[in-house]
Amino acid sequence: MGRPPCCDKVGVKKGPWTPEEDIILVSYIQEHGPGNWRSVPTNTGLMRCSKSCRLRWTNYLRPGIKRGNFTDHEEKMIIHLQALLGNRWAAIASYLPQRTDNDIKNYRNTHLKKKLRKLQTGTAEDGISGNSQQPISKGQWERRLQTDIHMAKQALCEALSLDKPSHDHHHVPDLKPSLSNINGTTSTTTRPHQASTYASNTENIARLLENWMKSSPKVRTNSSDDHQTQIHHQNMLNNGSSSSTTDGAHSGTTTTPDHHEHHGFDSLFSSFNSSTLSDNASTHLSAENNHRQTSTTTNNNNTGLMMFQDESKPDLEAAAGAAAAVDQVPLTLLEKWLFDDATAHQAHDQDMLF
DNA sequence: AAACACCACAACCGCGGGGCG
DNA sequence: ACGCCCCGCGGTTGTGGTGTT
Repeated sequence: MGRPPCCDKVGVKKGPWTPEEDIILVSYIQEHGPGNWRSVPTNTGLMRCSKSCRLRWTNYLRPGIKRGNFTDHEEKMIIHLQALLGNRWAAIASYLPQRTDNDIKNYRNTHLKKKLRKLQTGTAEDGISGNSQQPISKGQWERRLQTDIHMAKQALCEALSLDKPSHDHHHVPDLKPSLSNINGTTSTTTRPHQASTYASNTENIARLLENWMKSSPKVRTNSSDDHQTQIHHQNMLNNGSSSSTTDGAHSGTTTTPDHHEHHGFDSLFSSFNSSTLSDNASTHLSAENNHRQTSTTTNNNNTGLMMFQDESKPDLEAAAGAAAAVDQVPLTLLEKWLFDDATAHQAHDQDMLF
């Protein structure tokens, strides 16, 4: 109450982002780094509210984001972390650094919910969810909580110690056989056909920029008045983000014959790449170190990229905090507890799972 | 081939928390 | 201590794509 809606100004654009807008935003962030979102629309001329810019960046444009196919490993992590943390998607996302909270939330709300529903037809509710909406007695609630915690322990233990998944950012499926096969599905990853439809954001942006450069020899940071490029990018995005490779420029083989000429963007490309790599590397710095790693990273802003790297995992610390806040114990203790206890309860957990 | 239904995801909305003056 | 501003989070909605009849 009393809070004015942030985006109700006239002239503020809503709806899907155009490639043109993406480029403007990315260019700006590369130059200035993420943050200070308030000033982004003003400085870039984007007709978007600051919040929209931030969301676009964090959920889509930010380097290091993996899209599409959730692996078995990720799925288990999500289920059990949710059991442990509740619907704290950001906290959960911090354990899956390549995924955004929005992505995880969507995944949970669609696929997992569906799976669970199938599995539990006949039972009252989605039993995995730590926050079942229906009223339950305190005793039930405690039992459920305990169950969930056990499940989470086991999952975390598995996920953190056993799995050393080969996370290549092109969604190599987790080959490790699912220990508990929690959902009763073999779930070789969902949405097979969509795997191709979702290029990584890195690729998207790279393609975006490539084509942009091709079509506009003079690189600018703000070309919103160029209708031709705009149209071009519109097409490009349509093709690029919806899997079509009809546009020759997007078929994987046609990579940037000429982008070397555009030194202004070389760093951007390499930055994206390096950030992706580093992200992959850091993704499995193994979660047991995840939260501690936090930010040795340092805002080393020699280039925008370093900022990107740092930014790509912004939540580890926060998430650690969030996770710790669950029990008001430091996460390291929490983890220790999880590890120690998980083995002991494994058999029990298995029972609880089914 | 067309119409309809369903699904998946991107984006929006509103609230709460933290920092700062 | 208080109020304001900004940012982040979780829930929800809108829309485009895909599958089915």
